[in-house]
Amino acid sequence: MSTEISLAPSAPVAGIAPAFSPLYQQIKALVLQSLQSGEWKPGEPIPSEFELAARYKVSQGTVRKAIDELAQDHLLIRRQGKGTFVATHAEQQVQYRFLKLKPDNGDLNSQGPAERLIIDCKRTRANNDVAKALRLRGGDAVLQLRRVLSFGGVPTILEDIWLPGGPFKGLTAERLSADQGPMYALFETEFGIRMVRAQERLRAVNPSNEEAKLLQIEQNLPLLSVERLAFTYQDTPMEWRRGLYRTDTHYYDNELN
Amino acid sequence: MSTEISLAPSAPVAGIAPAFSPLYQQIKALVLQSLQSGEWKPGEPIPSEFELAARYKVSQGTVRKAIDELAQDHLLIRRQGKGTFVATHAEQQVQYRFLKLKPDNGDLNSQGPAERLIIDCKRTRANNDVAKALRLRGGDAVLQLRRVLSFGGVPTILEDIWLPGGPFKGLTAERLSADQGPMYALFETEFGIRMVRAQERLRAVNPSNEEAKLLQIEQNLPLLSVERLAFTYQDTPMEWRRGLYRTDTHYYDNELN
DNA sequence: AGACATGTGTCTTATAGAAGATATGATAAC
DNA sequence: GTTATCATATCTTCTATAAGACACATGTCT
Repeated sequence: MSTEISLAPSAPVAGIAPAFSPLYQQIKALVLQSLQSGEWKPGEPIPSEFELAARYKVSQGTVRKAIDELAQDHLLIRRQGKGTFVATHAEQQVQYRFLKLKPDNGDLNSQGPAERLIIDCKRTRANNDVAKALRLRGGDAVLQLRRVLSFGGVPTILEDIWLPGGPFKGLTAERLSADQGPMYALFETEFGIRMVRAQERLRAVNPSNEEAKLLQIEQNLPLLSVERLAFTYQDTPMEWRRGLYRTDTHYYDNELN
Repeated sequence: MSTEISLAPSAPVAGIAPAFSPLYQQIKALVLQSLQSGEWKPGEPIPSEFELAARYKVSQGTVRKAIDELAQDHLLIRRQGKGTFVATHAEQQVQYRFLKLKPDNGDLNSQGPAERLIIDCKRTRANNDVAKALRLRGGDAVLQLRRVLSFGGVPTILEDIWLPGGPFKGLTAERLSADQGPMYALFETEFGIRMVRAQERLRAVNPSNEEAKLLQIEQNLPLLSVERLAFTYQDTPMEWRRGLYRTDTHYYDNELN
């Protein structure tokens, strides 16, 4: 019942870099496995550093370095004196972990929580773009969702969301609108799918007639188009969405370093 | 000639948090001082971990942890077997460290290097917005610059740049256009100013008549407005720029985690 | 060209104590 | 007796040190 680890990597193959992998990287991979297998669930604590060290037959310091990196990727959360916990979108101080839109003055939640209006929610078949993004075959079942987010009563974001039909079997508009918390939290608790990272592509666009109507704006107001591909463990895409953001009253905030 | 360090912080003051600071944080601060004082210049190596450990009278491991964090912030660059170097915008593989614009297909430099055309370069006085951003007094001397970046012959970015007059005394349009490398590299070598991090605010906007002309586009093509405030050490703002990006052929790429 | 030495950062282990959180039990106050 | 308070024990992560082996780069010597 022990997982064997060897420092010596596979024998160097001619022409290919030996790909030396430090012990702590191997530990990191093993912990990742336990995370995606669901051995430790979001919000729960993982075993202590010493327990893991015993389990993997390495020193506590090596486990520590592995956990450090996972904590930096926001997969784990360390709390001194308490333990290390699996990161979760629920029970999180920030409502929207991936949303970088900020109002020109004040806070996003200064005027109360956002209102979420689901415009449409239907089961359909993936077109080519969506299939390619989610790594499905064209025509595979997908769940399509359209909603409007309003802050302080002002419609600010129009989002179209596509989810792969398989993993999200059973998701309905009722279930979605009933939920108060973050959508990603619901994905975790109901479907065991945790979004780990995302990639966004931004463009300036003119809204269509319909889009302008839904956001209650003039059609000549340019919007920020935000295409987001969200990944779960192992870089598996699990959600594709396209948001249209009003940027006359808000801005997209980004830190570079 | 040794720098004294005490683990025990200043005696707790009534009502104020003791602000305990780990040794490695203090080392980090000391290294930072040496960086901004110019003791070690961009591109140069800093002393080895053991040398620094001796200098600060701590263990090599403690120095290591301090350097690790600085390397993560891209202030230092570690190279196994060679040493640790002060990060620099020159001699860098990527031409534009802070530019997140990518072409829809291919690479930014697939069609050769960007052409840079300086439209305007003048010494003027800071208006309120610029002064506030750069923490100057209104009316202080600033250097204003306007340029167009073209990729593959297509004008793609229009930028207005404001620099504080004091630190950049002597910067001219000739000096700028003569330089081939990144602008931030020139700032380093000529003025000893290294940009460390930046904050961007994105919006979708319609170009003015003049802006559209400079980019050779129709005025109804919405553009991505990117306001960037760049900081040198100690969070001191040293540049304010506003870019207008074409996003019909390119997109702004952003990774979230 | 190959072998070797040296200096660098990298990794792993071991040990020790500090700091934060929590439970338990003793003691004091009511 | 019950409740509140304090001290203690114990668990966790966090910090710091020291020592040795390894990987990588760059020489120098043969």
